[in-house]
Amino acid sequence: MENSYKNILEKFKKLLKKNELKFTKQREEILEAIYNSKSHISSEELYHSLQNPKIGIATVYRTLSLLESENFVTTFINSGVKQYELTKEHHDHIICNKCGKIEEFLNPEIEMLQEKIASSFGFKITDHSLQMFGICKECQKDNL
Amino acid sequence: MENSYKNILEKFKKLLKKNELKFTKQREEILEAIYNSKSHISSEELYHSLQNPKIGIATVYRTLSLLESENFVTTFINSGVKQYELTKEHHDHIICNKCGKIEEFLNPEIEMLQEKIASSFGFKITDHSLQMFGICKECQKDNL
DNA sequence: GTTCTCTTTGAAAATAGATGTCAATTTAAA
DNA sequence: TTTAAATTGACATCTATTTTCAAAGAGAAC
Repeated sequence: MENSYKNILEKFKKLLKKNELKFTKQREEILEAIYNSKSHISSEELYHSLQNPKIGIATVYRTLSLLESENFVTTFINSGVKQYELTKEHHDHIICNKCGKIEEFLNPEIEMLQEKIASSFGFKITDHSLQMFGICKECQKDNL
Repeated sequence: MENSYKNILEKFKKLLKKNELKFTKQREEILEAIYNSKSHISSEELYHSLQNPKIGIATVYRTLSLLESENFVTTFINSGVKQYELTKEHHDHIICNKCGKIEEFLNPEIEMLQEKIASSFGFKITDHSLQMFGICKECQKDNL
């Protein structure tokens, strides 16, 4: 199943049906905005990116909460700001402190080590969040 | 240099002098509260743990910001609540979603892998944050 | 110790992000 | 269509944090 907007939208409609919720233009437009952001977007950015200026901020938060609780979007915090992205394969983030660029990565060895550490503490892991902060290649050049 | 309160206090006084700031009983009491929390504490918990009830919440936030910007304390977010702890050797956290218990760990292999990943992206890493969430041994038993 | 200047503080107001309330509107099943 | 229940926008409220400002305090110079 590819990640075309059409497929995302279908999944979204199924999610609504499953929860006996209604499909509205507001909800669709919010979904579209997340999709169009391509990677990640904050609630505030999302709110301002909407075509229909009548959509209220409360509806944005309501829809984001719904999507998050249904694991349709995944969140992480950057500089104290919550970022939303469509849930896809698990991955972690590497963030440039200067230009704000965010790269995604997945390292199976780290994933495995985490499991090992968790079980050494007797924990059953449900989730984790790993972020690295630094200066990206381009911003290192700018410093010369 | 051991981490006795006396040593922490001396470091704190040096930090103030370096920044041409004054040593006040409020600042000392806030430092003491962080020290006494042993591990981590939120701004709200800290505020309520103060002996002197006249110390205002603004002073707490002002002092915490100062300590954080000087890297005297380190922070992480748990369930949306910012937690402060005295900066010591770097470590990561494993958090129980049920009882809230937080364990600390340090895994050199993960640290190394992170460096490797960062450099493969051309990043120069300044910092990172890794948190694992799950259910601890005790809470797993409670579920039976 | 006293003076004096500059910093710090507490209280209250202000701000930002997020959530709750409710009447009016909209959805979608019948 | 009709209709009942869900959703929405506007606005109030809440919580965490920051700003403002007059009064109090710190500490360097005397």
